[in-house]
Amino acid sequence: MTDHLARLNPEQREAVETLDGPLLVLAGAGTGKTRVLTTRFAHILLTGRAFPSQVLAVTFTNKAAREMRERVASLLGRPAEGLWLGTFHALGARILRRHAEQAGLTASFNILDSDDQLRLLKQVMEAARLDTKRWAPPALMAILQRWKDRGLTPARLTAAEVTDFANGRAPELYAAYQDRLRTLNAADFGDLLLHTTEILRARPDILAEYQRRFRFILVDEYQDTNLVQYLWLRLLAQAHRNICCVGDDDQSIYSWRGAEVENILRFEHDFPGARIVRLERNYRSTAPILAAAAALIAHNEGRLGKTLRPGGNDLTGEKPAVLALWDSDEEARMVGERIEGLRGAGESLAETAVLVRAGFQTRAFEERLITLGVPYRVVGGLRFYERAEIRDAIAYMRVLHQPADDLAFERIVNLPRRGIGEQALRAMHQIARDRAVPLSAAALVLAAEGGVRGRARTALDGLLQGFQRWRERLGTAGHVETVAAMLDESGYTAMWREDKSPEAPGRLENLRELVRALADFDTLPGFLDHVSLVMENEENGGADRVSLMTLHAAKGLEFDTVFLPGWEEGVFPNQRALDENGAKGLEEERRLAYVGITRARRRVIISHAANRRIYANWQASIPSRFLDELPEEQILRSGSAALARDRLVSAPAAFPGAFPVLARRTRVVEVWEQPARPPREEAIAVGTRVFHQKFGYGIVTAASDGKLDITFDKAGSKRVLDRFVEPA
DNA sequence: AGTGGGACGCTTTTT
DNA sequence: GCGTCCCACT
Repeated sequence: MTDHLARLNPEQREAVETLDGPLLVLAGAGTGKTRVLTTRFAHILLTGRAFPSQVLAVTFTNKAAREMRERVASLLGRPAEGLWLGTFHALGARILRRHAEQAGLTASFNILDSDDQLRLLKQVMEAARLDTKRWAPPALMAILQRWKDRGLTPARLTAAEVTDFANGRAPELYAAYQDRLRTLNAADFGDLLLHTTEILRARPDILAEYQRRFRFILVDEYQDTNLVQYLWLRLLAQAHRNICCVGDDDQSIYSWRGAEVENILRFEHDFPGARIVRLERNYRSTAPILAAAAALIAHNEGRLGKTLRPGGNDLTGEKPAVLALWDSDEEARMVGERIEGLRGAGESLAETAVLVRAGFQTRAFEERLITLGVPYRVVGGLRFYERAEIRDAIAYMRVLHQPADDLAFERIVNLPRRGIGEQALRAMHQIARDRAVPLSAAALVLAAEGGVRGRARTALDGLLQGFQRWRERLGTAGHVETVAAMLDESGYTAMWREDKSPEAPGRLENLRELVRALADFDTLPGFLDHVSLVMENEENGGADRVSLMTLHAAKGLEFDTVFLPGWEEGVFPNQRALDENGAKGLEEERRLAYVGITRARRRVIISHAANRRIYANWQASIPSRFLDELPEEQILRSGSAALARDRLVSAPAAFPGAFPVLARRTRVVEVWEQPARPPREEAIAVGTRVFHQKFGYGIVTAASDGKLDITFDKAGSKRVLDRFVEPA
């Protein structure tokens, strides 16, 4: 019965066996965090301290949830049933469904994806007669999401929260957006936690039910939790205080979407007497890799203090390589060649990854690998359910399941094209508004009262009768058959069959896959939740392929060989991160670098290029400051532009925050000295008040090379090209 | 109603 | 260099 404990080191064992009371596990990269979490879970069950249904285990990603489920099952020797194990959002949805009426919804509410959220918000803004050119819907979406991340409902907003957005109308728009969601019987991602937390706060009886149920709470990636997630956890854990949070402040890389590392400190405060266990023995990487990672992260201030030590690993290993290259093409060639070399030496491609700062960077490597015939996969590109054909099919299912889903109805009413155009749609909206009914109901009225004629009339009648028929069928024939019939009879699959574009066959295959996946679920609503919260791309996972992904997507993974290209100022650290969050932004970028290095077991190849192609034109780049923070004796520098570092150091910056002006000899200079194209007739002077389409009004604080530093009234300080602004 | 051209704006990360 | 949006044309 103690078998599962045998392979743990003393700290891990303490983290597993300390069952009573609050426990914080600070787990460095590669220190066996997942093992601790899963073993602890199994330990709770095996010692009979709780039934599976009495443990709440929360992860951040679906991948992590799946992995935990599998590993717990293997420790138990049987599949674990009835677990409350999943992502914050999935568990939030599960609880919210049971008490939906408390939030003004019904149990069958739909979960909107980000696309729907944005469309809805845009509609709300247009209804409020806001110029959506001037005030960008995505900007407002971000504001609302941050509020939701912090557990702020419209009613909880204080005066201090008012922003300049839309002249202070954001709270009003927020309330209107939430109203619209309620009318549509829909929740966005943020609502899944916001509503549940609000319910737990308002209803002590409901809270008590869950507090009784969940005897133990386990939280993974605790450093990534936002405030509302923290409040949610605290409410649920308050009674028994058996909460165990596992996290690593050095791997906190999601502050931009509301995560607050401070939750770790708050934990000690809110749960006095919490035990803290540090896991510092790394079993993943070779000593030089660990040394490089440790030296880098040591440049961050305000860490909780944790030192990664080799836990008996290979102490001799290969030193991380830092390669300087002429340009981004050469960088892509280098990575390609090395990968071929590794392959030739018998290394597994699946154990090789190229990790980049931003998604668009994968493209160059893709092209190179295609040329070389090296199989690869891009992790975390378009999600399965983000593909057009999947979203369309889902929209059909949503209308089938819930006729009041206006967003879904609008999406498919003229798809495939049935001649129901703008006119007909406008008439429907009119009726819907006048009678306060959903669009699909308005469509019935419209068809019945002859508001449309001819082709449109026939088409609309056909569609509405179709839905009626499919709904009846759903009761008798079951959801799989009904959905398949619906997609055929509506003409949707035919649309792709007739499509001659090269993607069409793939789309049809995706649709077949969707219907196949449907069979795994007993009910249609269960499936819809799965699709919006869980479903991922699973394309040939087993094949031996190189992985291309962002650093964010790589967290939690490990590979023998890791390529880290693009270590240049502006790219990594990312310029926007610096502009928007200053020193804090830089530290988060550094943590991202730390995450990248610690993904590697045996081999790290960092690279930077002196010239990078960005869109159409070439741009000179400066090596990333992170390169200077690596321990000289533990890395191997080489490459044609190795001298670039000296230049960076010797050239003074033109103004605070500006890239240093780079000059001097060699062919590098030719590119670096290329004058920026004369941007506009007369320069905009410092101190001028200007207007920018996206950021609004602001004052120019610095100007150079056609670029302006502007402090915007609401968007903060940014650097923009001067052709994007007009004197106000 | 649907299609095509042109202008424009934007390039971070995602449950 | 791309996708999106708008408008004008068929």
